[in-house]
Amino acid sequence: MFTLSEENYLKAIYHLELVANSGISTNAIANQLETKASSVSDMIKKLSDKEVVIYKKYKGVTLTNLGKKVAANIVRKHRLWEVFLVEKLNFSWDEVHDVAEQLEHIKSPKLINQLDALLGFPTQDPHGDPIPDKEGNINVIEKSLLSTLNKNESAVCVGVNDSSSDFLQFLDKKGITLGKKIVVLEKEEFDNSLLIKIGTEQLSISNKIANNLYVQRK
Amino acid sequence: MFTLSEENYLKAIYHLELVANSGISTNAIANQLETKASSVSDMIKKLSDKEVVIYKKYKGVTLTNLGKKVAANIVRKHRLWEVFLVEKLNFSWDEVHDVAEQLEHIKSPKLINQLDALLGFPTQDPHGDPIPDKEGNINVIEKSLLSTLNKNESAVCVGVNDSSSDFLQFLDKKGITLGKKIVVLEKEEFDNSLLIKIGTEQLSISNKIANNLYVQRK
DNA sequence: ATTAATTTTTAGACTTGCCTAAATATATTT
DNA sequence: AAATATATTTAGGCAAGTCTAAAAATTAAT
Ligand SMILES: [Mn+2]
Ligand SMILES: [Mn+2]
Ligand SMILES: [Mn+2]
Ligand SMILES: [Mn+2]
Repeated sequence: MFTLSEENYLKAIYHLELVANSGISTNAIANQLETKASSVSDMIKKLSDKEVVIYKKYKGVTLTNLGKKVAANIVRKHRLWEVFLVEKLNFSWDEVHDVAEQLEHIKSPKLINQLDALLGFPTQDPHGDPIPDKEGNINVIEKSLLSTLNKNESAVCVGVNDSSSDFLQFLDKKGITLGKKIVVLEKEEFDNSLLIKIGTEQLSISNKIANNLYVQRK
Repeated sequence: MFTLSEENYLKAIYHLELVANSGISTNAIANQLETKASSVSDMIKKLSDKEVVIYKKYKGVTLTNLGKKVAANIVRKHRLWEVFLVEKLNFSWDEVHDVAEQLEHIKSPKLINQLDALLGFPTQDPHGDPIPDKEGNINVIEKSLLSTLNKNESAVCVGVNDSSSDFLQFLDKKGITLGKKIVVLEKEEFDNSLLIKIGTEQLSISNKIANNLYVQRK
């Protein structure tokens, strides 16, 4: 069994491993968890003793298969709870993360299985992120950043890169929600901003925004 | 804001105050929480500093109005989650307590308000215990122990005194559920056992059982 | 009213998880 | 290849929460 803190470390390493390919550095973890490198060094030793990470001093850390499974299960719980909050309790997608951070640590296999069933076995959370299955496998769907589209290409919104409340509320304000179709009308060379059509609206989108919105090419 | 441990102490004192009238003793709290008296002494000082209990050395402890409100809110959350687990996730009434012990500490007013609404604003939990409202008020319903009934009296099951898994499973096995009507056919002087009619069945009930089942006289 | 038993508090220690500051190892420049 | 900069670990300390053992207060018994 793992403590709340251990679970948060495992989850952080899991998320970092999805984008990095080499071992995860102490600093990277400290940064992700908003803690200090020395605290990370301490915790890594405990995780190594519990055989959820492989650790060579100064060489960074890697999840073992067990570690991956434990971490994926926490992510699974986090995302299922997010779906629950949106689908059953009328939360909006920018309100769910902090509550899910708490709920993901509740220990009860039956609870999470029944929740999964209640929600109809969803495969994605409200931000378009995949929900790992019980074994920790995720169904990777092909997606691209909106910023990689060229003029006249069209696509469907499928996810966000930045799940901050600010960004999500911005998208709400602009009427950009998952599932909506986007067409790139213009691409400005100077600042890489885009003129897009979304629904019946035309919108100017800065490069910063386009770099945080995932789409699926059509 | 209160830590998980502080919340558990407040809840324990709250439950003890419902049956005791004098100040709650250190030992009583230690016993309730399965901890040591010395740990309780330590914690009581912290709770006193936070003005949720009134404490005079060696004289036991009493919840302040703030303390009562905080404690009632934890009980409210515990019982709402129990209803959720039974009503929405198909848990049986003997499986919910341990999970609710975890869920009661989740901090999100919106979560609990929306959960309340999803469940249709229930007033009782699966064990027949009252759910405090947002201000911490509980609606005390009149109820008696089955053991206090006399021959030929009839009543309806409304709650349990012992919520242990063992007792609840025993009730399930005997087909005794909340809402069922009971008629006392015989009362044995020798051992205070009862012969009851419940539904179409006749059952012999020991005094120990009758002392742990609440009914409402009809 | 003493003495004995029980309850409660205090003293000191331990674990977890975190921190700062210092030491050491690795990486980058010159 | 040295020197410098950066990253990581170690050393020592702190707060929360718990424990055992000892001291002090309260309660019960003689
Ligand atoms: Mn999230
Ligand atoms: Mn999410
Ligand atoms: Mn309960
Ligand atoms: Mn209950």
